[in-house]
Order: sequence, then C-alpha cells, then structure tokens
Amino acid sequence: MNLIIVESPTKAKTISSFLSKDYKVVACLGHIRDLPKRRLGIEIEKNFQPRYVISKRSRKIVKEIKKLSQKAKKIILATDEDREGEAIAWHLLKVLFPQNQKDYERIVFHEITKKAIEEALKNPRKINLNLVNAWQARRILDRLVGYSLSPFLWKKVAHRLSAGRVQSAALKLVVEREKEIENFVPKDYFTIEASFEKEGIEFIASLIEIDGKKLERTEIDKEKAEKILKDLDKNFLVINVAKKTISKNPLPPLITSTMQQEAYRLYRFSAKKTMLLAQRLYEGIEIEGKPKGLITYMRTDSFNLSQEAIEAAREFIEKNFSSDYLPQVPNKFKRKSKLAQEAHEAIRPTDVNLIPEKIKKYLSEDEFKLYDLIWRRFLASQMKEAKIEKIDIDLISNKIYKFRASGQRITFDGYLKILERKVSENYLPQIEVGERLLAKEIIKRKHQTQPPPRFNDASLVKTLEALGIGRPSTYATIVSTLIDRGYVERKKGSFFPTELGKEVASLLNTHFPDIVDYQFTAKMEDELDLIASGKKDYQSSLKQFWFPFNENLKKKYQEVKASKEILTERKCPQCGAPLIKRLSRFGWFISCSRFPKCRYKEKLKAQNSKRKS
DNA sequence: CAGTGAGCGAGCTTCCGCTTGACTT
Repeated sequence: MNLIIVESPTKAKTISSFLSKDYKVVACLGHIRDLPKRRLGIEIEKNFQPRYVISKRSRKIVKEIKKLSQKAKKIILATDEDREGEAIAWHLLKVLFPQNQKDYERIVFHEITKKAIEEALKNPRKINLNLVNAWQARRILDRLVGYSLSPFLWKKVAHRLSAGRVQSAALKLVVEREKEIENFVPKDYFTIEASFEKEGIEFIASLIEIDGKKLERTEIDKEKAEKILKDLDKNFLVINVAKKTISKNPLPPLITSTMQQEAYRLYRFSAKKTMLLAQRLYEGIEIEGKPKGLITYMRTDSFNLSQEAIEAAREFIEKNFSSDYLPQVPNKFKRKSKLAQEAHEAIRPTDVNLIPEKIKKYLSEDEFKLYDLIWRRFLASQMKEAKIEKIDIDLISNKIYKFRASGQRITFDGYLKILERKVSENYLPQIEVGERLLAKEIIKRKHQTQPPPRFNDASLVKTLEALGIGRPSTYATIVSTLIDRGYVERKKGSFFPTELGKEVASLLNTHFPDIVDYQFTAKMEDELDLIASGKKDYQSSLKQFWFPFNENLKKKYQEVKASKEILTERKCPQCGAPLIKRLSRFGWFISCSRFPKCRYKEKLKAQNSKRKS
C-alpha cells in the first residue's frame, strides 16, 4: 500500500476514486504542527529557533496517519504547491519520520483530474527546504509581531486586545477612511443639461466644453451656472457624430476574493457566510441520493482552469448558445499580482452540465444563489466578448458651448448573455453633422460631492487583496477579528471604527508606523522570495527585523502613557475616591479608581451611535 | 437549524494561515 497525504478530506475522496486499491489517500486537515499558543515558542537568543507542537486538534489525525504510514510501502506527500503546502509536507515528514530515514515522495498538482494525478505520481520530487524556510520566516515574524504588540496594548489600553501584521493594517484602513469622511467638506456643483426630441426619441446632452476648454467635474458653481444659462442659445448645431464599436471582454472566473465581493454585491452575503456556503457546495450536496461535490476548491487566488473544464465549457456553449458565442481559442486570464500563489484552480462547477435550475430543488436558497453565480461566471469566462456600439453627438450653442449626448447599444451580447450584469442601453435618433436642433429645455442640475464610502465586507477584502495583505483562507476571518476585538462595528453592512479601534490604530500608527504600513507585507514578501530562492537564510532576515523592532518596543513601554485610564473631575458616589474613565474592549466606561476594592461603575453611551443614519 | 447581535467591562489575554467539525444563541 502507498499512502498519499493531502490537506482536505474532500480532495482525498476524489483522488482516491481515481486510483487503484494500492493507494490509500488520507487528509491531514491543514497544518498539524504550530508554535505553542500560550508561549512565544521562539528562542531568540538561539538564532530564532522555533519550537513546534502538535496541537490538540491534530493529535488524533496525526496518530492515525502515523499508524498508516508504518504499514505503507511508500509515503507520498501531496499537499498544495505553495508556501503553506510545502510547510505542511515538511511538518508531516518531521512527525512521521523523526530521523528522516524512510523514503518519501513529494508530488504536486494544480487540478484534481485523473490525468493530473497520474502525471504528478510519475514526477515526484523532494521537499523544497528553502520554501519551507520562507514559511518559517513568515510564521516566526507574525508570531514575534503579534505576541509583542498585543501585550503592549494590554498594558497601555485594555485587556484581551490584539495587534498583528494583517489585522492592524486592516484596522488602519477602516480608521483612516472614517477620518476622510469626518474631514470631508461637501461641495455643491452644477451640470448644464439640454434636452432634445427627434423622431419621438428624447435625449439629453450635457455641457462638456467652453471655448475649447474641457470642464472639470465640479467646476461650475451656482453663479457660473446661471451666467451660462443666460448666455446659451436654444439653437444648437451638430458639429460631430462619432460612432465606434467597442469590445467588452469577458470577466475571469471567480476566485475567493471576487466571489466574496460578488456575493456581497448581489446578495449582501458577508464574507463569512459566503465561505460557509461555498464549503458546503465543495464538500458535496445530496443529489438523487448520492453526495456530489458541486464546485472546486473555494480558497484560491488563481484564474486557471483545467483543460477538461475548458473543453466541457466549450462544448456546453456550442450546444446551448451556438458557435457564435465560442471564441476561437479558450480565454485565458492572468493574475496581475505577483503575490498570488496559484496552488489551485479558479472556483468553478465540477460539472458544467449540472445546470443551476436543474438542481435547484436539492439546494437551499442561498446555496443556489452562490452556485448559480459560480456557474455563470465560469461559463461566461469562456464565451466571446460583447460588442457595444457607442455614439457621441457633439452640439454647439452660441459658438463656444459644446454639449455631448452619448448613446450605446449592444450589437452582440456575447458573454453578457448569461450574466445578470447588464449594460445599460441608451438609444439616440439618427442625426447628421450640420443639422440644427432646437433644445426643448436647458436646465442646471445641482449635485454635491460625496465622501468616500465606508468599507464593507466586499470593499475591504478587495483592498486587502490589492495590497497583498491576507490570504484567501483568511479574508473572512480578518473581518471577524476586527469585530470580535471591538475595533469595528458593522452597521447595515458598513464598517465603523469604535472609539477603541481608533485609539488602538492611532497608538500603533504613532509608535509602530512600519508595522502597520500598507507596504509592510509586500516588503516582507520580497524578503521571503530571497529566502525561497536560497539567496538569504531566514535567520538573518529575522535578525534584521527583530532587533531594531525590539529596541523601539522597549523604548515605547517607557515612553507611552497608558491611555486606558483618564482621571475625571468627579468623585465616586459610593466611596468618594476619584472616578476614572477607562477603555475596555467594549468602549469607554466610568469606574472607581479604587477598583477592585470599590466596584462602582457606570455605563457610557456608545460614542458611535450618534452616527446612525 | 444557521451563523446575528445586546450587553458586557477590570489578570493570564495575543499572531497568521492551513483545514474542519464542535459548540452555542
């Protein structure tokens, strides 16, 4: 018997079905070892030596794998091909063969198809220790930062708080956005619009240029608008008609981040809820009595699709929409970010012929919505681009005022055929250059500049991903952490920082600006690349980071005054001692300074509630 | 079951990233 170890049980089941009885496939459920939870677990003076322990959660599964491995002829480590996967394989190796004597193989594949697995089995390699060391550097750095800054906050602000490379950057985003909103001064501005009618079609043209000078969006104030209105002539001359056809390219299939964004945009699902639903679709739904995994793995940052999936999609498109909708060669999508690790396929239906409507009765309403979304985006990604005809008609009034009317219509719908995302159409009548038109009405329309919107699940995940902060498996948890710690509140879907959140963000930003810098993760990744390519050892990277950081930390312990206690002018009604205003995870409250001897306390109204719209 | 949200509050808390159940309101 040969033992294959993968991360996910569903994956294990699928792979097992491809292989003969000679192979036993088992799942280790992610990492089996980690730094201890209650201690730092790093001996800094011994060149940052980590101490890994098998977590309680993993004990059972490790025991089982150990037993199986003793009976196995060959051990095949088939974890994901990325930094985490390589590390998981390494930990398995360390646990299974402490002396590193027995033979093992490391294999990788990016899609779970019979062909891909067989190919992978033919090309085994060994564990890439440089990549493992890059993982160790990342893990140890995160531990050092998190387990140093959190206690600092306990001392200076309130108990049970936390800080870290990822969550603190995310918090900073939310807090800085709130500041932008607070400081925002709205500005009134006007647009000038002329309405026309021809052949029974009404249309509107807007002023875009005066005397050859293009208007800025908010340039016209009330006074100027009135002057222009007085100056305008209702007789317009058509000076240009520009017609062009543009292509609208199909969207890529979904990945974790875009799935969370789309599910929020369309259905207001939180990131957490979306992942829960996706997990169920992935693990399998009973269809006609048989469990069936409906989608591929849901934690991914890659747009890649397996050859088999592409072929199935092309066949489906040709059969159901005609070959007009089928591109000559399959559409390919590339990630722009070099931070993507691309260990999996994009999220797609496992079988494109399982049409959402057809299996609707087996799914809950929300499961259906998500599956439908995944199915459509997958299929659309392999369809032809849409063709849109755009028309711009430029008209002039009183020689210097140039107006423009824009129209567009879809001449070929292409991939839009199966997406809800509609392109708004706007028809214009047939008009020639040199034609004179009389405006029915010319008006000024008042507008006001808007502050940037608060973050929500979708926009925060999008921003984090763009900055390379966090991973597909953690986007949803990052949001939960900010809320659990009492840093952020979710109101009608929008994130508001609490007083506590603002305090923590400000403290970190003032005293540890490097750590909460949005570029910190990107810089760390550059460093990890050096380690992964063998150009640097991970200990020197850590040394370079830790010693200056720790110096600063020591200084700040002395220097920074605790913000968690503010003396008030009032006296305790129970004992007469001064009252203090204190910050806790749940915001400010008043308490007696003699706590715990005197337990007097008062609730303070939440500071944020005034902002409720 | 599906997975939100009032009210709490003050010594042993906390990181990030990989993966599922176990566990409550």
